[in-house]
Amino acid sequence: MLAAADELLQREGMAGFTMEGVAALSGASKVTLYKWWATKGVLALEAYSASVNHILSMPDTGDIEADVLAHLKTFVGLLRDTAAGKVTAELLGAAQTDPEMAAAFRRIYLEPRRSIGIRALRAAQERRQIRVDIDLEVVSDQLWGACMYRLLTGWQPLDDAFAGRLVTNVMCGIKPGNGRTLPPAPER
Amino acid sequence: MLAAADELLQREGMAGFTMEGVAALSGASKVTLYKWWATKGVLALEAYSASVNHILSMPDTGDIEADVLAHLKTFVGLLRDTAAGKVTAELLGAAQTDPEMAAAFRRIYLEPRRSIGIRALRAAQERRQIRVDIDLEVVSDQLWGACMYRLLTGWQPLDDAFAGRLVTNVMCGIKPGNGRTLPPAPER
Amino acid sequence: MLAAADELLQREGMAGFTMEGVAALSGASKVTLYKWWATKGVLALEAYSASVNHILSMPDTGDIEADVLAHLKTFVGLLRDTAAGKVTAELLGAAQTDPEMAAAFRRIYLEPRRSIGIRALRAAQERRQIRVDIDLEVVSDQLWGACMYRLLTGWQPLDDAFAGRLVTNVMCGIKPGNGRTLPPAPER
Amino acid sequence: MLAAADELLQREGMAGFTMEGVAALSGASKVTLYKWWATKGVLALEAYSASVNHILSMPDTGDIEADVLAHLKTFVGLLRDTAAGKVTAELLGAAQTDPEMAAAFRRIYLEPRRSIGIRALRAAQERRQIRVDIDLEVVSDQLWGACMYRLLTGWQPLDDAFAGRLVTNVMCGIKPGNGRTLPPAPER
DNA sequence: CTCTAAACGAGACGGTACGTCGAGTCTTCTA
DNA sequence: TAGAAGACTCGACGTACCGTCTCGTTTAGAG
Repeated sequence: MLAAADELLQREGMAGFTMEGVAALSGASKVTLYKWWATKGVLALEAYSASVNHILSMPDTGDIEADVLAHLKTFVGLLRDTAAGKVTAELLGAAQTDPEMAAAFRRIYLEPRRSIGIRALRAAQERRQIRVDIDLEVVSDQLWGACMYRLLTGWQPLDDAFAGRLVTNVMCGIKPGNGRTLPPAPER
Repeated sequence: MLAAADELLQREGMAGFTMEGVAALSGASKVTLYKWWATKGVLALEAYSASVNHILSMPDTGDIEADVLAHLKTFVGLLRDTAAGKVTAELLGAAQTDPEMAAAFRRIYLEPRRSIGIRALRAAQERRQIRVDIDLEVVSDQLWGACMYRLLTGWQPLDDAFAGRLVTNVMCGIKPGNGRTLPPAPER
Repeated sequence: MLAAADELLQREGMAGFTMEGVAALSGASKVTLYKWWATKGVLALEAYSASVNHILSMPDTGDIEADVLAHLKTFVGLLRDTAAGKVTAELLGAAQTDPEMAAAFRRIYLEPRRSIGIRALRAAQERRQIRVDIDLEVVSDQLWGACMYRLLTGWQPLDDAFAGRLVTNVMCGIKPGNGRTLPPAPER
Repeated sequence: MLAAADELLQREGMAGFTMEGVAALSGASKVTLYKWWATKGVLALEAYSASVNHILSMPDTGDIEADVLAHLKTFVGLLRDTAAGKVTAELLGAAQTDPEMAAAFRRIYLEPRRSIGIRALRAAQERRQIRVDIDLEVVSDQLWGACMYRLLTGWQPLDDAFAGRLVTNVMCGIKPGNGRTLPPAPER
């Protein structure tokens, strides 16, 4: 059923993604779908994340700036060049009016991906490549979050140059020796 | 009609925002609504932006960091504490499956607000408070875009501390004397 | 729409008579059907009675016994040999669990048909072929009602001989000179 | 299981009488129900007739007219004042679209009750209180059948006066000395 | 006193139809 | 003559029962 749902989602987008469509395509009955997924949003989300269980891993060369840059370039490439971008945007869009889906989106999509970045940043912080007073969650939003924002607004270019500038801007500010001293980042 | 549409939007959110509802509330007929707005998304958008024609202005003290920080704090307060946050998120969400609405969102909502920030940043750049090789669009996304991202994911806190860290992280990286020299930002 | 409904009713019977079927066959939408007919029973009934607006007329030779017998023979023939019998039985059957339909059945089907018989009997009563103390409604039920009963139970033969015996049994009892004197029939 | 089915039937009527309901109420599984009863109609019928295994007996005073009248008055009282009337009507109604149920209805409900009346009439015929050429099945339909018809049409009053007039009308016509001579009734 | 075979409960499932909602189109009638 | 009123088709919604189909799990009768 998830396979059929994913196929429909890829083919039609969220606009044409209906419970009836999934039922017809999968051979399942609507009742069965509703038994397992409360809303079509949750179904779409699960179907999609089941099909792309692949989460971009972060290289680890010991140079956090290079690692993050490499990851971001792959990330923006994925969003720009494959169906993943459109689907992700539509899922996050649909979640805005479906709290249950929003929760599922956080749990299934955002959390695992965000933790990849946070983990790498934390390791760098422990290696003193990033100041200890820096809130890594904020850094994450200024890197990956900014990409997602461009994806959703569909307006400014989402390319390697953008990725490069994101990293440069933020990395210079969070490296030891630069910037003001802040109170230490809150514990997460 | 826009007033009625806005009232419905504020009261019900995008989920309960229907052409029929607007027609009933406004006394207009559906045909008339369709004559002027191609989709309900565009109508919602126009209704909302007509009601909040107020765009946050940017203070100008000559200190770009202080100005941006002040603006961001007001911005996150607005998104967090008023209905504006939810409505904006839902509008941008709905735009993901409605290209016409997406274009309108850019034109009506994003463009004017973004240009406020860009203009202030450009002035600072001309005052040499920001390096000339910095792409201000990118900076904008790392400040306001990151806020929008937190709004849409509804997960991490959207508060003054966040605003402060956004500014600190990025400003340190883009000030003269910090960071590598990059090729000059592309012309916009 | 009534034509399509009638066609479906004749073809499938009440068991296969569905709102969706009528919608598909007529080209109307279900909403429209529901707007005009509260339940499928009422729709079936109206469709049927529109198609058989022909009500068996009663001959008038002046001889009530001959007239009634002729009418009854035609009536049982209709019920036995045409689709009318099955449809009528199913409609009356369905009305047992649908009060609105039951009311409509009385109004649309029973009333006009019953009044044909009552009118003939009353004329005969005025001609003194039937005693004035006889309740003609009761007589009607012992003639046409008994036929309907056989139709619904589908068991005993529904033929001319039956019609003949119905008439004979009851006519002998209600003619002047026969039977006890009763209090006059209640006014209707 | 029959007890639960009967309870559901009495409480909800045929409209709300479902296999799932009976299963839930009885603790039996649907499969078990289907193993024993082909359709819900047959189940309802059997459940009902098991609960009202009491069949109205016919008094025998030697005066057929008095006996029949007494029986009819009790019968109409039962149909009018107890749940039996509604349930019986709904069962016969449902049988119109369920041949198997119709057959069961004849066997379980109609046959035993009809034979009570026929037996009494036959005894009277043998006592020469009823002419030998009278078809007693027809008489039965003009008495009990007419009552059932009024029950199903739910329109004309179903009371003692009606019962009285039914008997009077028909008895006068079938007594020796009244009426024409007919060919003898067919053997049953 | 076991062991096995039938019967049974539980309930998931595909399917049909239900009755409702809103989208978007199309008259028709009024101001 | 523009626009309100509202009927209409269409597609999807979420639900109810249907009748079928596994699954364990009793529960007896046979060994």
